[in-house]
Amino acid sequence: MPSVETHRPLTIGELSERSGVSASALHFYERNGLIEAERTAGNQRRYRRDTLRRVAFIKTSQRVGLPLKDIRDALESLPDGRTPTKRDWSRLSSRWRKELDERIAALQHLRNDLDGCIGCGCLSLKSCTLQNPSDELGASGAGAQRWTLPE
Amino acid sequence: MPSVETHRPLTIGELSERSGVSASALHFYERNGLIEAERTAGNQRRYRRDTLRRVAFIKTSQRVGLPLKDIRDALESLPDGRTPTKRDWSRLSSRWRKELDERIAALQHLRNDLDGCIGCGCLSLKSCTLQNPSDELGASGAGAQRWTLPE
DNA sequence: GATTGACCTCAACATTAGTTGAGGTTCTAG
DNA sequence: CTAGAACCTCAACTAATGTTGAGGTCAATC
Repeated sequence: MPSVETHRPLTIGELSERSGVSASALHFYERNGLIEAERTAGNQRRYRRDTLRRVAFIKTSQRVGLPLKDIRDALESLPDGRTPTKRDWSRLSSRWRKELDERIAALQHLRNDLDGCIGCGCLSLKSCTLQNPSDELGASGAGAQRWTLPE
Repeated sequence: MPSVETHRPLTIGELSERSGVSASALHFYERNGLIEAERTAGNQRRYRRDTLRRVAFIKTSQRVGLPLKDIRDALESLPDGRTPTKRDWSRLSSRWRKELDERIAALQHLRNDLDGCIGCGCLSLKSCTLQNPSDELGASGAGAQRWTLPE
């Protein structure tokens, strides 16, 4: 049986220390709908323990380069007000895995291009995929078209 | 033999169109020491053609997630005032390759952790490398550092 | 029951990476 | 030579992601 300790909600200081995220950042996340907290009678925050997992997810996703807005959107697929189940997390995480895989692939592509392009000193934008990594082109309004170089 | 056309320096409009980087961003890069330009008698910018390559490098590096400051530092290893040789670019690019390799490794690590951690629903921060991806906490004052790459 | 560290809110500031606009100048095509 | 497109500078603004500080409250310990 888990001890009572195990279930006690976390203060913001505890969450901050354990997650490595500053209290001010946690406030910020809350203001932006990424995490939430109960309050004590005296108005202090008390976090469910699974918030730690949520914050971990936020940090992880940020490291992958995703903006908080996107992360918040993803987190909205988690249940509100109760601890998510494994199933909840798995669903979310498999979506994220796809992102990760794509980012890894893009980076590898980039590295190979560097070897072949900058590495050889050519960096001929004409043949080089560096500038147009297959994503974004139609959606963009102004800027960033045509990396073909007539050289 | 290259035609005269080939050697004509680029106006900011040309550089902008070919690089896909807005003129205002090019101004910004110049203010921040990432690129430079000659001036005409009438004070208009004229870019050496290799600036295109430089800008390509900047964009590429940014996509990898590097801040302009780091990119500028790297570019400082290129010669000032003359077109870099292949050797110049190669030196720089091999350093970047190392960075890229590290980033790829970190992302892969992250993905594996996701599979093992979030994927299984545990995401136990205690045992999980997600939160402490080998960079350290000792130096940190208060939470939430940006993930800066080792120099 | 006082002290002290942890916590609260709110507003202002910081940094990165630019964009926008006003007001004026230069370049080039006809 | 002149019209209009392209360029110039400078200052102000944007957006994301927080941090810092002032002024006040809460709660755990001596």
